[in-house]
Amino acid sequence: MVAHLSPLAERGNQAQAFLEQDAGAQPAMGSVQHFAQDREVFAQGDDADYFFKLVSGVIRTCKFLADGRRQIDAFYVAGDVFGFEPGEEHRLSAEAVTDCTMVAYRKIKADPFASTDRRWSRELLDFAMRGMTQAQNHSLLLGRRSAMEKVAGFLLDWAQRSADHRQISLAMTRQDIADYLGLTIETVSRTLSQLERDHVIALPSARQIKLCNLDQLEELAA
Amino acid sequence: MVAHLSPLAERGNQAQAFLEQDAGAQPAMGSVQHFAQDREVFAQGDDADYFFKLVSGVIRTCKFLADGRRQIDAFYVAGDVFGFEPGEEHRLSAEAVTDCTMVAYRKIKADPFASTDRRWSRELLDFAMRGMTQAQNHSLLLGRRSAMEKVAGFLLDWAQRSADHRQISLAMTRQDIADYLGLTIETVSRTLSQLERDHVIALPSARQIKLCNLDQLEELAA
DNA sequence: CGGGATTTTGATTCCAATCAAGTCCGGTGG
DNA sequence: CCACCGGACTTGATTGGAATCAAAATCCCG
Repeated sequence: MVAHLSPLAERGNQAQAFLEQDAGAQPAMGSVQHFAQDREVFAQGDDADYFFKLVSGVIRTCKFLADGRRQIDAFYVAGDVFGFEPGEEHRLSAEAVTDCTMVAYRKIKADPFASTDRRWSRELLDFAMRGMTQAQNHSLLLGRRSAMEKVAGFLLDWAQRSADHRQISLAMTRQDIADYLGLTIETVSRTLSQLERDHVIALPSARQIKLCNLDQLEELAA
Repeated sequence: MVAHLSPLAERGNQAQAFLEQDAGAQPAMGSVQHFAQDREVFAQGDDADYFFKLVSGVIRTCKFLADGRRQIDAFYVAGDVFGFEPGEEHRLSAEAVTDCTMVAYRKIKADPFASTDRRWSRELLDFAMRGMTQAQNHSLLLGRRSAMEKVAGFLLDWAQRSADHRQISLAMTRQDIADYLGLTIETVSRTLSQLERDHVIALPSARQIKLCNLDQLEELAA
């Protein structure tokens, strides 16, 4: 289910700016929504009536297996689009890793991706292409790679997304990282400790990671 | 590099039919190409000037790591589009698993995905969406799953694609399967043998797999 | 048939999972 | 301001599943 629309008075300006930027570009105008940390945006199996463009915060999309295991498919940050799917229903659930603001776009039932507007068509294509690339990179990170290669790859990936490419501040827990990399929380922790011992990274706090030796980190990511 | 265009006299009819079907739909008209088994269609790093729609055969896209490991990102069958990327160059290589026939489409340098044609725009979007979904499913198949879950998932995936959903004829080697699932060839073989002992599948020959107990196979895929 | 590639099977090793304590915060209330 | 609580994280000991190393069997194709 998609949660109720909140008025969000305290974020009015930001939301307004975002809407204006896209005004007229899409047939189904978006509405601004806010989700607190750990709240579910949609669940697997929900009707995929909406997709979302994240304004602020971090979102994770995940799949829950019958035995309770959780796999995280992707993390999304400001500017990313998620919940954008070809099918009738969401194949993954989406949860707020941190407090999040996003714009929801309604899909048209009959033909979800029909559009008369060239700019909007093009934007949809870009969303899909980015999603494809991200998912492919994730597959490559998971297949037959050691714990060290996975963790190093993860750090490099986030380094690129952050303002200072040598300093990462993680929004997610070790458990989130583990579920994204197909490892256990203990292995993620041990691997980070190993990197710290080798002076490849520094850990001023658990969620703050300084990349001290980018070259070596890239070596380790293979 | 993209190989030279071959006249392909012996397949003229098939190719002609395919082109006519799409005639006028795309701004850059496609040219038919043929690749023999194990030939490279493009390599990682090549200019992504073309993308391809497969008419017949099976293609694998893969990434080679510095130490010689190979990861297969995806297999493509007739009707699938591959080599369709946002960037300037191919991030993966593509090779013919079997003899293949395909249509190559040239991208326009300035704006690779600009299009005045609504039907063609829509088709590009569908390609990207399918690619995204396939890559996401692959990620989910790789993350923290046992060898048995991976192999069972792989079999179910191919069962869906084949005409008879209870009989698969594999175009690829065990090595290909292993590189796709992030396992070794020995583990793939052992797992298939295990499934045969348990009467979940039958292996009349190495490349022919009969699914004897679909329900149990779905159980095992978790 | 013969020969090479592909696949299967077997023995052993090793990396990451599991099981099990600790430790380190960040927040809360005394 | 500090003691304490609980969740997040780290570290240690052991186990287990898949990799590796090694060899045999099978399948194709000429």
